[in-house]
Amino acid sequence: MSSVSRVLTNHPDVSEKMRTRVMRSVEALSYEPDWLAQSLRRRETQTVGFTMADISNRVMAEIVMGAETELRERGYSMILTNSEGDGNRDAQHIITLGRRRVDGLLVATAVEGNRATVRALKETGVPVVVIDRNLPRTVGASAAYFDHRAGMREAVGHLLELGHRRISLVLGQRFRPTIERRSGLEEAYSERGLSPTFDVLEGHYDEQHGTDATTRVLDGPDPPTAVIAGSNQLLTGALRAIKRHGLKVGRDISLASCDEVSLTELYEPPIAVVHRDNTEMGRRSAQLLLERLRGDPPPGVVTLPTWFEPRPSCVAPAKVARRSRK
Amino acid sequence: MSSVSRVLTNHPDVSEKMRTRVMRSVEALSYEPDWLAQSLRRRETQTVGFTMADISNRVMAEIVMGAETELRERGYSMILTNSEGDGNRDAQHIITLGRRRVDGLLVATAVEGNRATVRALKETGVPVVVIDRNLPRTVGASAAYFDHRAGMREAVGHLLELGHRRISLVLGQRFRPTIERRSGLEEAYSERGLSPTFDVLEGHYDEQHGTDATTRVLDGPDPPTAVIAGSNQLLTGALRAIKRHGLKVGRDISLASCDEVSLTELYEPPIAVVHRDNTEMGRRSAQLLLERLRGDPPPGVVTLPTWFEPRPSCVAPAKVARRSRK
DNA sequence: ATAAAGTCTGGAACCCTTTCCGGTATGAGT
DNA sequence: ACTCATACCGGAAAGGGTTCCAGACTTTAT
Repeated sequence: MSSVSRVLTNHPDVSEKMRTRVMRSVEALSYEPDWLAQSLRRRETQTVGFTMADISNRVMAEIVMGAETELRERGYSMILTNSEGDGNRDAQHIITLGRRRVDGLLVATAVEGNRATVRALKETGVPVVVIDRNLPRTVGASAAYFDHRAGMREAVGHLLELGHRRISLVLGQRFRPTIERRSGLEEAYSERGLSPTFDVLEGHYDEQHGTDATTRVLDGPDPPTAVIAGSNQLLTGALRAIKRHGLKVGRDISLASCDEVSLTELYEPPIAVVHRDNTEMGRRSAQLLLERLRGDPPPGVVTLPTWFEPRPSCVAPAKVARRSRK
Repeated sequence: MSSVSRVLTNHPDVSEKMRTRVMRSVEALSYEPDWLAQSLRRRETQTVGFTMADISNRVMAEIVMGAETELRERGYSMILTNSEGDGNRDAQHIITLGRRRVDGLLVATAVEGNRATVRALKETGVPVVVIDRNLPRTVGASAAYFDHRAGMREAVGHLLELGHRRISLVLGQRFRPTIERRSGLEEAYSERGLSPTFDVLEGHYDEQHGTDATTRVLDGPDPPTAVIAGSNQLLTGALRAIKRHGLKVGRDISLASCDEVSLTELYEPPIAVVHRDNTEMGRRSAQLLLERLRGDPPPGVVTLPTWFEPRPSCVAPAKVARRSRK
């Protein structure tokens, strides 16, 4: 048995004769070492856990795909847990994954700064890579970020150049992407020396908030001439509200969104978007983790770009001061 | 140690005194049984594998979400593998998951009827639930199906009632959903005693095929008055082709698709779709598996409905015999 | 009071590898 | 011919639980 083990793990203390003898038997019996026993003895499972807010979200699904591919190529399997947007579940899942003896953790938590989650991450004892979330430095996690700020600054810059001054940015709950996008917006105004005549509507990254927030600003005393949606769900909601107000995108109002989906491309007129490469994000996050699984370098950081693509949904604001309402 | 084990697993042979004594120590040491050791000894890992074609596909992502939720509630974790549409990888992943000692398998393979995959499933030795794929009966798998046929029959029926006779159905590679949709189309014609003046264009469930196939039929000698896309990717492609031909959906040509996405709902005009509940599919598949993990009942079968929702993208065919081309 | 039955408990085997360690065989050096 | 080093091998412990089993201690029945 010891020799079999040595042969199969390429230990140097094995004669050629023994090697062939073992291999022949292995072949004959189609023997395969038991993964559990191996993991137990070696103290590693070649498995990583991925805790996320919501896998049914396209962005997440693409990240998962990228990560899974990268991990699989290096012999790791991925256990996936879905918090369904519930911050309390994040911590629970991290603990469960720890018990399952994962070798490392990929996290894109539903909520940022949940005490239990932060504690769980600190105590987990395995390398952690956090994906597009701000976590206390003390967690000691590697991080992969999107530079949402840059893309948003470009988008807002484009609208400002077109002559817009009142812009509404509809965002979700307050976590890294939200904060960065808001900063991008502010920077676009301030770098042009313009007074901040925009509003930011934070809520949830869902359709309902998209509709509600957009309706609210359109009904307000000083409605925006351009709306930017912070996600495709928000976009859907925003479009619904805009439609209900009888406004035509790219004529009565300008519209931009984050993340390309079939809707943005094929809508009439096509909708400008801030792009990013989610699959790449998955791959890079996995790489950050793998780095720390062999060797034990200090936590790494990767930042991926986002970029704006103008489209006919963004036009110069109508000259009319006040538009018709529904 | 034995007593600790008995207490923690609720074995009946434990006195009340021992129970409290153990629990007190467990508390004090915050002891937790090692998952690997437990799995090794009990010969079960409370883990299931999910092999799928493509997690970045929205339909799959929703199924995964449903399944993960259901499994997690019963204490199971899910390992996810993604075949990236490559049939050869399916078999590989099934074998890998087997080695990982998963207790059961959820499969929505990229390819149907791959020899290696079928063999791997037969040999895996754990319960299998196949999701919306046809597998040889000999595999002994439980199955969860969508009734694509019914939804498609409704959709085509609707178009036929509107007066369409030349309908093009754009589908992907030949596997269960494809075959069922085709049957639905055929049935809609035949149950009205109409001669089958439709064409079915099989290819891949991707945008490219959507564009190519649609372009081909629109350029053909006898172009369809209605097109049905078999997925949202195909829809995107089809819309692109229709646009390029300078046709207006809901006026020059009728269009329907499968699966609701923001595009179908918000397109101008809104696009009719065949609906289905993917999350429910995930849940039910997981339930089928869980059923077989406790007890060992014979393989079960579940069929979930699909249903058609007419929308303004479907109108009576234009009276003009031949429409303008680009 | 005693046999029989029942309740608990701890020891040991087992799940399946990996790895440490002592020991044999072989070859080189003198 | 005899060390000494080297190469290789098998036994045993360890990894951390679960479960069988025999035995000790109670309790019940007679």
